[in-house]
Amino acid sequence: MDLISELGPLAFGSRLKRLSETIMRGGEDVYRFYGVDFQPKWFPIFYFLSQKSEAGIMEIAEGLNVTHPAVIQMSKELEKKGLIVSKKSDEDARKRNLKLSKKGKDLLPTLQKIWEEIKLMNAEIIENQEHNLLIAVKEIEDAWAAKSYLERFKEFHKLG
Amino acid sequence: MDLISELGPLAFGSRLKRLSETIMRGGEDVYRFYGVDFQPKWFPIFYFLSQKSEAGIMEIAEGLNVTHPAVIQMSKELEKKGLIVSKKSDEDARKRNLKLSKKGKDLLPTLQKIWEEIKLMNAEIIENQEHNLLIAVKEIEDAWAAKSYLERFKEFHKLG
DNA sequence: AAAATTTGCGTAATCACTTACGTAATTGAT
DNA sequence: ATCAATTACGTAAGTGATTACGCAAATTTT
Repeated sequence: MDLISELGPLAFGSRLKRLSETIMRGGEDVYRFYGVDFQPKWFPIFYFLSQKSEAGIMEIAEGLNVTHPAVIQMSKELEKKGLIVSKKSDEDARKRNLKLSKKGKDLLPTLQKIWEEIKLMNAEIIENQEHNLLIAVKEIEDAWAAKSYLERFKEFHKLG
Repeated sequence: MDLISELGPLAFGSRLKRLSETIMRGGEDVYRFYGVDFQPKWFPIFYFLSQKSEAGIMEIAEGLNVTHPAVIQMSKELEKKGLIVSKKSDEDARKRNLKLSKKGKDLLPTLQKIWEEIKLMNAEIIENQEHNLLIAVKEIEDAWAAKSYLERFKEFHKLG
């Protein structure tokens, strides 16, 4: 039925992407179920600001390991929703600092409760796996970080 | 450093997506290394047509488990590259059938050799993992297919 | 203190998909 | 045989990220 699923090691990139989108959609349902106007994609920045209280664009981008335009785009949405506010830094005129708004801070406890439950459930799904997805992903990420695919590829075929 | 990596079960959607993009990029390098003008994103359709020989847009979309506009877009690129050709179906005037062109068929043996090597190397990476990514992904996919995230979520919290 | 480099941010274009919508052809119900 | 429903395809716009580029402010070099 689903060709990609049968290809095994080949082309699992597309497959991972699909899975991630499914996961995101699941998250949306949960927020909706709780009647909270919040989207999974906002989580990283919002969570970051809930921990750091105030931060510049680059600081957030590095913390989340995404590019700075991604942070700018997401933060625009969050600002539009009134969940965060931004203000030019006093010390450094290049910087624009973001932080949670009053509304954002008010929403935080509700979100934290939901996050905690999502986390618990995700943990359960993950722990019931014989092969742990998170560890597997981390292993592959590390393997990639250590050596590029092509390099690895060349070495592999020298041996064979 | 990388917040998302530390969140564990929370928000690993973004992380999977990033990994899949890294994997795709690795694939590009390999084709380039062999001096073949081919991109990883073309693989699913191309491979499908190498197996099925001729197929309509919807048939491919279902086979690959993507939407039909995705197939149309990808196939446009492949047609532009001269690797596939399309032709209105005789039996059903709504359908447009795709198949490999002469050029596509000629390229196939070379690609198959590359695919085989990629497959071997991927298999090695995967087998060296303590937690197998492919099996892990499959387990999660199956869990999701069996029950929606929200449903699972509700049940989970009835117990708790 | 001036010049060169680096840093922080912003915008634009792109990518590989998706959803939403429309239309023509076929199939099914009565 | 006709009308409704479904199917196959196409287009347009949106999504959440990326790369590429540019500018102004700060920092470092000399």
